[in-house]
Amino acid sequence: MTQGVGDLDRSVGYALKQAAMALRVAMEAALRPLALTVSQYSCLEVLGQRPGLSAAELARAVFVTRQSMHALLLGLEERGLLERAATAPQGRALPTQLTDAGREILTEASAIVAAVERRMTAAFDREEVGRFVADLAACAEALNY
Amino acid sequence: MTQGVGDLDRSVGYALKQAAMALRVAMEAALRPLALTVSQYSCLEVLGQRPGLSAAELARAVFVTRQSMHALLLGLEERGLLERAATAPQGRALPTQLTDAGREILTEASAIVAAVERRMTAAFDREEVGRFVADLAACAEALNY
DNA sequence: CAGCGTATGTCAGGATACTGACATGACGCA
DNA sequence: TGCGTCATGTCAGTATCCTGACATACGCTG
Repeated sequence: MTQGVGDLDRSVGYALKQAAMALRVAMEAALRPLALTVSQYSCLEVLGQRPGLSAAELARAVFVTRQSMHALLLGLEERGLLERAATAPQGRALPTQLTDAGREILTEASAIVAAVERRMTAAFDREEVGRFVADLAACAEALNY
Repeated sequence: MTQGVGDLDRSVGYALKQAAMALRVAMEAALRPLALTVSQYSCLEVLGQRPGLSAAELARAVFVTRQSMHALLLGLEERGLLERAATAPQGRALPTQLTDAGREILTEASAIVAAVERRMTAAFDREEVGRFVADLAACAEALNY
């Protein structure tokens, strides 16, 4: 028999949505002094770990569309935080790289975000955090067949 | 010492965002046949469990603003899924209730969403799900001081 | 070599949620 | 009674993200 969701407080989806929203709000507040949105920070973070990515690759990594990433990159480029190749070395993909200013603000932002994550998981020990992350990854995987 | 986020695959925030996004996408796809958005479903679900709530109370329960909930309710009311008192019994709050059609579609939607949640947590046993939900709630709580 | 499929960058339009603002009604307090 | 505060409903404007579309560039295949 199929049943309904039942009590919201016991719903996995509700809890997941609530936790994700709390994290997003906390990150927005923490990043506001740097004038960075969560999407902008995510873009910088991915770019810091994997320099030379194209806009489309960045979009997939950050879970937004190419179009959103395009607008996002324009803003970050105008602020001098990253630079894009003027011409495509191959195909149409334009490699993107952080500037010195970009790496600098990323260092600050990354520390801020790490602090938020530590606050979120302050009640967990190292092992519990690992299991929690694995569970989250398993959830995402199970939904993306 | 403050450190950065490190490898994204080991970041709690990244995993949480990814799982929440996968769930949202899966729910949107599952609810599309009923022509319900996730926010609309959430509204109906809360209203089914707590009839008579005002728009402002619903907004807080669903984590949207009063204004968003207002527009959302107009759409659901026009579809005949819920009805709002024409005059306020007290104060300005207008109690909202599901119609028969609303309860009917909620039953379907709730089963659909429950199926998505089961798919998401298919690899967990009952105990693991409970712990997982508790962990999520602890994360949300730790961020809302 | 021509054609097809795929990936990318970019432009335009629309949906959704938010912030700001205003009016109204209830309540507490001097 | 009158005033200040708060909660609610509602309107307007804005931001953000999405879908749709088009042109371009590469790779594969007949």
